[in-house]
Amino acid sequence: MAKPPKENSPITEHLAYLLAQANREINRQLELRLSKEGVPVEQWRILKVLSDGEGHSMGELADAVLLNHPTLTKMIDRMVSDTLVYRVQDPGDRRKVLMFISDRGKVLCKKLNSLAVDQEEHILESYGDKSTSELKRLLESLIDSSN
Amino acid sequence: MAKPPKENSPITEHLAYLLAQANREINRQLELRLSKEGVPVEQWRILKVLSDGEGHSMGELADAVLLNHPTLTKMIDRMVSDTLVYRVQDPGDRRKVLMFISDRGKVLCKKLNSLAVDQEEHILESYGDKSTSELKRLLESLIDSSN
DNA sequence: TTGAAAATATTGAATATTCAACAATTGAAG
DNA sequence: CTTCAATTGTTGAATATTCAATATTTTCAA
Repeated sequence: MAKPPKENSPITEHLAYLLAQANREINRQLELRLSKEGVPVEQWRILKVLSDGEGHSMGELADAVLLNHPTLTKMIDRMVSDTLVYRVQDPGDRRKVLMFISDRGKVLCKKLNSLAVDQEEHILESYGDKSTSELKRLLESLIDSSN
Repeated sequence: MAKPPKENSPITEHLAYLLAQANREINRQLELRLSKEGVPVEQWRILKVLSDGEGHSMGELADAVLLNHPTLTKMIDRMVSDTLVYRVQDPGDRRKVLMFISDRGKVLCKKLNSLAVDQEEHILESYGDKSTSELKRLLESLIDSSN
């Protein structure tokens, strides 16, 4: 029983499509929760990365939160206006800017974290503990193998 | 050995983040291949869905290719200009528009399909046959459980 | 030491996406 | 039938993202 040639396979069977679909759905759910605090997913990611208290450069941040540089710059501008984060010039390399989370940012981040945990728990419930950790494992390994 | 509380877990452990990261990477690779024909991923998806020769309404298409309605309308406008697809008013329900793929669209779609197959084969090589099909299975089931 | 190349972040213009309002058609209740 | 709500698709204004160009600082070779 030969498989049909891939060229004719429906779009829904492509890995790229399944990833896009799953990402869209999970993201939509998360967005919905975070919107309780009026914060987009990307800002939560930024706050979470910065909440280690260390200073992170823009380039580092852009990689970590999956945004390209100009988009990040403009989002950080907004977050600075909202006094959630602040910029400090890196004394060791003055090309760089180090980003820090403010106290207000920390408070917000905590609230957001618990909203996000809500979601993860909801997924665990409907999707199962085992499937979830297996899926995470496979995704990590896919990401690894792509570099 | 208790797990740490989720609130302190790094962003990289969240399912939502892993999905975003994997999606970004796979999409980037696919984009790179399709750019050989100068076509964005979404247009390939549209062509692929329409290549069954049936007419599909805008709403149906929007769902299938993961775009919201106004974005799809504008992308279809471009594709109509490029004579890859065309609009026909649905005779049975005149609110609807049925989209069809043109001959030119079919030719392009074939080329794109083989570029996409290239990518899937590349993934199979570096990531493995077994992991790939297991990942697809888990993604499908995650999507199912989210509805 | 100097000067060219690389790295880092930002800006502004061009492009794309989204939100809300709209127009057209259909469905369905009274 | 008639009217009013729901469905479908598009439009325009507001918003966001991206690309290319820029400014600044650092690195490093000559």
